[in-house]
Amino acid sequence: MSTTQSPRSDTRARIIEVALELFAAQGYEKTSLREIADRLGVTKAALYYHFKTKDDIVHGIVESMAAPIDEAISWGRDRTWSPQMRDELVRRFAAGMADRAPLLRFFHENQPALRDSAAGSEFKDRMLAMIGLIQGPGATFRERLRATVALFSINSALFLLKQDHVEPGEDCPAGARTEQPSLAEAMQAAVELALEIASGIEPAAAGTGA
Amino acid sequence: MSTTQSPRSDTRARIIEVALELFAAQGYEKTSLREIADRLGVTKAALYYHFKTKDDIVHGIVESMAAPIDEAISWGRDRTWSPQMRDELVRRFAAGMADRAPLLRFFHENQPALRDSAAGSEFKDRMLAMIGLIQGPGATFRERLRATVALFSINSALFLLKQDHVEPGEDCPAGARTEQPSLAEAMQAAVELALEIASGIEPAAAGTGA
Amino acid sequence: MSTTQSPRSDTRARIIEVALELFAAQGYEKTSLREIADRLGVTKAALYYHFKTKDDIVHGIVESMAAPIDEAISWGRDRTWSPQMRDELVRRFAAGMADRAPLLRFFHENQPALRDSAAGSEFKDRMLAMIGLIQGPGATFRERLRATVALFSINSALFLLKQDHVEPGEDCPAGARTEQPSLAEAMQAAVELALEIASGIEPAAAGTGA
Amino acid sequence: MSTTQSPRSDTRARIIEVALELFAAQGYEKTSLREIADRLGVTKAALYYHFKTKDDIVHGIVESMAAPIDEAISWGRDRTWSPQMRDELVRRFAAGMADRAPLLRFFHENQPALRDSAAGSEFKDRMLAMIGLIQGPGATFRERLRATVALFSINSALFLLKQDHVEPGEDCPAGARTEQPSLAEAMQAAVELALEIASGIEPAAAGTGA
DNA sequence: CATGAATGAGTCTTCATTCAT
DNA sequence: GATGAATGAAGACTCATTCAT
Repeated sequence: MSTTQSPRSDTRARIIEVALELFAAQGYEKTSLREIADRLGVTKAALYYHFKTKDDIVHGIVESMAAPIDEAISWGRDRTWSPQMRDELVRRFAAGMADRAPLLRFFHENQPALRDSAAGSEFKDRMLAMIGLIQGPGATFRERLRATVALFSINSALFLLKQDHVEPGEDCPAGARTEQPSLAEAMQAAVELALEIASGIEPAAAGTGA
Repeated sequence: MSTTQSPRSDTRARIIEVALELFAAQGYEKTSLREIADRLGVTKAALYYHFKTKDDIVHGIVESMAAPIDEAISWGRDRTWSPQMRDELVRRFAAGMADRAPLLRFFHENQPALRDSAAGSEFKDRMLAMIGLIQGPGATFRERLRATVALFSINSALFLLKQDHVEPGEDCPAGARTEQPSLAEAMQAAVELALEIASGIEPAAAGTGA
Repeated sequence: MSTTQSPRSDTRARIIEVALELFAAQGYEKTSLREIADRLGVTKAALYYHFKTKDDIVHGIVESMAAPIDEAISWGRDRTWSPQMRDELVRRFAAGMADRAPLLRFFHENQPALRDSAAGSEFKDRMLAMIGLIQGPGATFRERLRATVALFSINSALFLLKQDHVEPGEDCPAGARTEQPSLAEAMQAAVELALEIASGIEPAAAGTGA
Repeated sequence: MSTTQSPRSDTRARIIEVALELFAAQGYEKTSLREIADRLGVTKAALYYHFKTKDDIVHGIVESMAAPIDEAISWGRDRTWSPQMRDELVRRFAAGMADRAPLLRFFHENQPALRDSAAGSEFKDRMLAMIGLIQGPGATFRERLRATVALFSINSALFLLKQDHVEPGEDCPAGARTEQPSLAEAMQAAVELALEIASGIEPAAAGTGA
């Protein structure tokens, strides 16, 4: 169990990196394999050496980046629900996503493209699993909704950050804005809000369990 | 001589209706003009008689469905911020979206496609305007984030509803679920949560006004 | 036989006018009926009230502008060839085209589009007729070539004028240019050159005839 | 290790060949990529492998056929103007075009299509450069016109040849014609006429140089 | 490990034309 | 004397994918 990720090939890793970057920035459908290949200085055919299909690249992305979530999930599976465990799950999710902003954004903004994709489901299933663990056993719809909104608030923070970054030469149209916080500050705020929202979750069956 | 927009042609309205339905269900990029035309029993060229481009159809959709939001916005613009006004805005937004679920979903799930679309911005600008009004003057980033998450929670409720509706013949994969509420119940829950989240907004500059 | 051209309808005349202008400026294929209609503030369907097809508009253009050439041709047909008559034909052609620059340009630059068009042939036939009359009976290929080049030199003058008109903000790339003459001066120069070129025509059968 | 361009692929060259043939025969706009592809027994997409756009094919045509003109131009640039040099330029142009009749015809007859095309300008610029060199320094408009007409007379000869070639089963409509010369004879006649026209060029600033 | 060449299906879009009113 | 609505054919172009080398 060395720290070194076995680099099946450097190119493979670079493909994943560049693909995620482009998918997040422009969307899955709007990003063509040619574009990815060009950025890497290889041919489209080279991509097909490493991945069977475009969708398979998404699979590769998930595989290579979902580790923190998977760990959080299996951590959660081994425990019975409690408010502390609930909060810990929220924190772990946030921590896992903090340096993977593009991943979250990509999956959030490309639902239609990923809907009938095997790889797309892999990630959504993880999200649903997280929601399930956070809401706890025997939760009401209200509680399930809280769990969902709590997780999405992480994403909303990233959305705001992107949104309020006014490009030089643009005017700032609608409504007042706030001073821009750093990514770290934004995540901090998001986690706090998420925990507050989650704090309303207190499922009936919780005490029952163990 | 009613206030109703003169229905220039039935077809135009039907295009908007079918297009939104398909865009929401399968995504903007995955929906071809041929598909829309076929559903309506007309030719692609007929679409081009009514709309200049595919994107212009989106413009038509926004134009024909954003009235409630526009009203909420102009209502909000005429008032100085207060907690009551903040809550009323949340409620009006929810009310306006309740029977327009596909619209919200479409815009939420198709960001990449709409990013460089004029029509797409029209809707996003409205969302940002709502956020701006709800957060009030002189708000902090935390408060802006609350306003955002509050509005998105409406969308999350719709997401959950869709998600948990297990199609016959599918298995129910990850995590526990809850009994399915009706659309009305779900919206009710979403609004309550949204108001709770928004209740943390109490901007510094608010007292100044009155 | 009054001077007043019977205006079958004002619109018809305006269509011809605008169509020629656009055809000359952008080419036949690149000019759509919508464009013509828009310029006139009418619908495409209105064009079809006045003309059977797009090609029929060309027919209308020729019909309404070829009078001077037709007169020159029938004038020439009634005479036996002589150097004076040859020169007179060149002069009449130039005079007829001087205020019809777009017409000449249009036909010169849109050969492919007009090739299999009835209306297109109408004009080309007139050009060939002129060439035939100028070259005289029993001419050699060399003389026929002179006749052709003489007529085309009128067109070349117009080409040069257009070409050398440097738009503000453009740089002047290739080769030295000359000061720009007025349209009248250019035509004057062109006619003189045309006459010089034509002066080499002295067909064998000329004296023989009458 | 010859000077011959390494034939990257046979297909590329064949596309250029067939495209020019069709463009010259039917015009740029009337020739569809499907037509070109069909003739070659490949798919449209294959064309796009070799050329970025339809216009880029024109670029390819120019690039592959303009060598003789380029040589004439750079030959001319290295010399000071003199009547002998002027005549030599005319002869070189004619020689270069003799076996490239379709090229000249294509550019002459498709001005509108090529007007806002980068590739189209490439050729026109060459023509203007030739004109500039032939007219010499300090030329008057009359002399520039002579240079232009001289070059165009080559084209006129080709036009006449095409024109007078009566297809079997057609009638010969307007005006007398001459016996048909061979291509070589026609070019011979055209060059002589071009030289005669050019002989009137004797620019003021010419003597200054030497 | 990767490329060069090609395909087939599909995209959005434009156009000349028609016809009932 | 014209319009509004629509059609059918076609156009240029893009994309994911394949395969021999």
